[in-house]
Amino acid sequence: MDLSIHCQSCSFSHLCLPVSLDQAALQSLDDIIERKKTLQKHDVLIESQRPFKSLYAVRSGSLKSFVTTSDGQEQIVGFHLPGDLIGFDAINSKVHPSSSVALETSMVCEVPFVTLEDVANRFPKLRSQIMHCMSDQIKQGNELMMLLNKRKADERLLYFLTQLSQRFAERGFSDKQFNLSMTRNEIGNYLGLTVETISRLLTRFQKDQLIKVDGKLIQILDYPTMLAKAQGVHNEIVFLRA
Amino acid sequence: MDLSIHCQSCSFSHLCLPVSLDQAALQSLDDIIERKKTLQKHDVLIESQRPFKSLYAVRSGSLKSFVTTSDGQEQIVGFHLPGDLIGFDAINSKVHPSSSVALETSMVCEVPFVTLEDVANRFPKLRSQIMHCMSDQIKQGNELMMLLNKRKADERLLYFLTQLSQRFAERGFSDKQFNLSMTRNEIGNYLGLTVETISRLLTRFQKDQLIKVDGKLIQILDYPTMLAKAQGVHNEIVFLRA
DNA sequence: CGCGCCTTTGAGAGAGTTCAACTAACGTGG
DNA sequence: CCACGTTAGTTGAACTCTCTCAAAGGCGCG
Repeated sequence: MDLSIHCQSCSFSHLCLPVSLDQAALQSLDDIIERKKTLQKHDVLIESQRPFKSLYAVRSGSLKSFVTTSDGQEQIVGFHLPGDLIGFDAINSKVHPSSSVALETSMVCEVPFVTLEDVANRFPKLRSQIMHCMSDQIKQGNELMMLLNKRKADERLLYFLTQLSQRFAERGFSDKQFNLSMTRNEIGNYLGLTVETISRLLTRFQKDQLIKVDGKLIQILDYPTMLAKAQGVHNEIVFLRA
Repeated sequence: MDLSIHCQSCSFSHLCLPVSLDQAALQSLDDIIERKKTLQKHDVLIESQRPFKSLYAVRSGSLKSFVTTSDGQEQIVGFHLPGDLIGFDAINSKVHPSSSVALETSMVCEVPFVTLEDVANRFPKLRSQIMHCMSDQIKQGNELMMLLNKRKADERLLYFLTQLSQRFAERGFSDKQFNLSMTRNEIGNYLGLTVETISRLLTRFQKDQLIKVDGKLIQILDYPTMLAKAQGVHNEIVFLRA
């Protein structure tokens, strides 16, 4: 019995490379993908400075990617959920500028890049899809830049939580209750804040009845208000009565 | 006489789509490019929310790209110099998420995207080059995220100036003396700082003999020190004598 | 069951913002 | 060509958000 899962039956194919591919293209893509063994928490998928050979697609679990600063600190540049593709930042330099590490037990598919290019040459839809994924990542990066430059700590964290909720929903998970696979330290690192600030804000959000926090478990109580505050809408201004 | 300039003779082709294309591919690319008329300062090249039709390559001058926040502020996400490509963030959504405006008199080449895809299907090298450009933009975005999250105001501005200097050098311009086409307000907006902070820092850098400032004109006096400080190297630590 | 890492909470400090006033440069129309 | 309004830049002083430092509690894993 074939235990390995194929793109054709993967429940996250709607978020991944297979989007809008026909059967033939999908089969060709599936043929070149190497299923990797499971990663345990803290296992390194990509080590920065290593030569770029493959992209990786997350099948289950979650990972973080980070660049290392000249003074040795890490800066997290992304959290990856099932269906996400990792490694686009390495295509140009042929060397990975960032590292990727599993945040929990995870599975990934390895997509050898030169082979992917061959298949992409035969199937324009696949080439197109790769570009769409990269375009989206550039767009997300721009929005993140806005967040870091213009938003206060509470707005950043609310953005993070609402975005995570949305991403879970897209993947068929609950968007109202989920586990954070990253530590508060890692959330702070990503958002340009300290652990202490993240911790204080989470307790404050709980007091304000926006969420319920139980360690890693987050329950979303008032999504609309969270979304509004995440976008910098201050309710004092919204007292425009009918 | 044909006054329009072609990719074949463009002095910035080494930074743009033509990189590593053979004659046939280059000609095909050149054929689809529409030379746009000159943009004056403040002219809008791309207005956000408009449908995505084309990428643009900067031929001369400079532009800024920015996203607009929910509360109407602008967040600058990039400054573009000759050879840069604009519009990659729109490929996925087919709508421009950001606007682009000329900072001075500038010329751009319009590259209709569907036509570009056709040509890219025939010339794998071109397809590859597009992905390389996008990959580089993702990588730059990650580095910028590190800058905004981990670096102090002076380090951010020094990074900005040294990077600008490098980009000018790549384009055959002087890397030791150049004009800023953006205002201090725009620099601050990009770096997540205020005008006042930028102004104060520039005067401080001048006092410290790192640069000479005369309005928009910047002279680099001590590039090595600037580069070191831009990367967060504090010279107090570097007193490791032989 | 003990050690390490993660998290929480408090108090004080600091980098950069905000507010305000002033100067300089620009260009537009009289 | 000058007066004027507008935008850009500089500088000072007070404030504030978040960081830093410190200490204690809790969870999980060997």
